[in-house]
Amino acid sequence: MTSTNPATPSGNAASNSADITADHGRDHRRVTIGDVAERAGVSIATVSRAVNQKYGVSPKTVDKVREVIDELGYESSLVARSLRNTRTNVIGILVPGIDPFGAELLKGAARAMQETDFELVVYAGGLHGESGWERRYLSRLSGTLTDGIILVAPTVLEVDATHPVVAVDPHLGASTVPSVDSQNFEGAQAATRHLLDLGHRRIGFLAGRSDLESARRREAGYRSALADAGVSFDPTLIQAGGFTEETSEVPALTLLSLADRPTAIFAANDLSAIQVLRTATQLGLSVPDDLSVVGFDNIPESAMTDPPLTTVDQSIQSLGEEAVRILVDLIERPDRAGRVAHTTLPTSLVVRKSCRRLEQP
Amino acid sequence: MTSTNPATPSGNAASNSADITADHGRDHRRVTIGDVAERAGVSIATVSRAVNQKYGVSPKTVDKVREVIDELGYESSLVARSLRNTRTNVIGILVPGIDPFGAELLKGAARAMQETDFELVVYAGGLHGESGWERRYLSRLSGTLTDGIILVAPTVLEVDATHPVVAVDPHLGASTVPSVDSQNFEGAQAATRHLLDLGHRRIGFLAGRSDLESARRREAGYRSALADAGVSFDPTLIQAGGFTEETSEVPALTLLSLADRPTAIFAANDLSAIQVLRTATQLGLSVPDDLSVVGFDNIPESAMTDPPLTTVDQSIQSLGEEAVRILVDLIERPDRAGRVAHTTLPTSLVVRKSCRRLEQP
DNA sequence: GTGAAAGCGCTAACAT
DNA sequence: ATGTTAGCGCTTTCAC
Repeated sequence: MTSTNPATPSGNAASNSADITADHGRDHRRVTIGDVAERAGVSIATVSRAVNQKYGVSPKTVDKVREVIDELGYESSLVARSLRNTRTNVIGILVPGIDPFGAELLKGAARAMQETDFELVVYAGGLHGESGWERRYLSRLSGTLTDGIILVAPTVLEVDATHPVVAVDPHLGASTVPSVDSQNFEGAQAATRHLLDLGHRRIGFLAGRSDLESARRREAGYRSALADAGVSFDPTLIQAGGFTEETSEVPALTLLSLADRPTAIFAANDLSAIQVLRTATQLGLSVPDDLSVVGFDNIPESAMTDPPLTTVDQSIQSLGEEAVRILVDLIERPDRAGRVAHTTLPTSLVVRKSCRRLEQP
Repeated sequence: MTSTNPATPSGNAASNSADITADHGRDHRRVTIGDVAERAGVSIATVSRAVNQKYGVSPKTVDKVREVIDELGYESSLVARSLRNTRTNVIGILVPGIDPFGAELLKGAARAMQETDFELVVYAGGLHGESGWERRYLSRLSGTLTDGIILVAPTVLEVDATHPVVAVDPHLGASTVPSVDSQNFEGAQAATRHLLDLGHRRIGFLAGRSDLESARRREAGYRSALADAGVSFDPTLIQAGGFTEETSEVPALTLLSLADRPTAIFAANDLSAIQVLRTATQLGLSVPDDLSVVGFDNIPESAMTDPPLTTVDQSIQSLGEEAVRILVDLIERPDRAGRVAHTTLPTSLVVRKSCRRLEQP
């Protein structure tokens, strides 16, 4: 009966039917270990032991308890349990938001986690735009709920956690926190060189989040490639894009409105490159005919643009996988805790349709 | 120093440097409300009141406490707090894994959540392949940690939670649980009709997860379109694909190895369509020349295939947004709790390059 | 305005 | 083999 409902036009809100009056248990108290104990006629401790398969419980008591548990649908509270225990078998990932980068990273992390006994909890932090969220969340979660945490693109890293922490794409290059990142410098160099090879000389750069090491290294790669090609650096060709579509709108417009407009733009990530594409279209510029564009990341969305975006692949999923591996190792082998691993993953240029060779003037 | 490290070849494990011996606080006890109280020379209760901005604390005590909190870097434990309180201001999403569908849904949910005061916790459930995980997790989390939960593609729905629950793409059509889904029937009809219009008559169907209403309705749409066109239904042309690439491998091969091979295949989701593409290539079949393929979902990955996949868009992100809206409404207005909303979002055909018109025989 | 103490659901020592 | 009890970090009566 539900599926034949006419759709609400274009995903607008408003529930279009409200037919069944249901008890969805607003008042139901959750069933606790105490309820089970009482019903089974044993003590709480016995139930706990039965649940956790400890020694020293008679088989028939175990059976009785199991029976009651099934009957009542009891499941121990993760919260209460993790308040008491140190170990929870849960790995936490703190992402600054579920954007394409974060989503890809989670896919990789989840895949790596399938081979472990750990479960995955994701905490989306910067949803409401506060900064310093990672420190807050870290102390809110650490020591409880998770056995270790992966921090994604953290802005601050004065980590003082009770449990192991691994950073992906961190604020600083070297640090006391194990980290995973990509060959940002080399990737940016390759991207810029690609444009140079196509004959471009006025190449704009839409920079990333200046608080991230990755963004700084991408800019360094851009400058280095320019210098290597003997192209003098023009500061008006650099604008701060901030890694998101929204924050890239104005700087993209600025770049494309320059009197001496660049013939190509290298954006520090795909999201800002996509915004460049959009702005170009609004300005009546055709890509790649009037403007060549290169991004960085190779998020799935970069293949959906028109034209498909040439970009630098940094296999985001591998970053997630690798972070999980390091973290699991840290959790299972506390003796190795003193060693701080920094892993750098390769990047590679993916040529699609957003660049063209410049005719000689 | 880290970034100049050579990369480990192709994302292989192995940390390639372990240079800094760091104290990352393995032994640090977490700083608790007690530590703050002691340092500030007040009682725990006072600190709690100061933190939660309750009345009845003198301004100078508040200042003193704030000062110590900053100094010690104290942050109240979410776990301890949620054990005591009912309200946590956290919404939980239970996904069966972080696959492209789950990831898209999270993007939409996160976006909708920006406009609320809630924070987002994602729990990835079926990572280790157990079934019935949603019931387990629901009772493990509900009543604590979250104020409400969104269940994605749940297999069972005997929900007996202490807090509101919304289901996305649920097991059953109508139920006592508020739900959000897409026009699965209509979308599948449109996809099949598209193939029919192109002249195809032998159209294979790679079915989805049979425990999901959405999968059943997509099959119904396929059959209905066939019937409308007067094409007799051939049961050998239907294989169960199970919505994942792995589980689609054998059935795709079966379909494509048929003596009277179908000229087109409609797969119940993009992941299985992508597997059809792959299998076709392995068999030396060219898409769309030898075989036309249509998927369902329009995940970003569907644009990255070669050729780009024609598919049915169900705006997965909107499903997530809508689920958040319904859930927030349920949490904030408990009085409306009796009403069970079922929202259905529209689907539309996205024509790309994986289908071709069949010449008349 | 502030402190002492109970208790949220659970596990682990310590009895019996 | 089972029960009693303390306590994880926190909020909230109830006293003072």
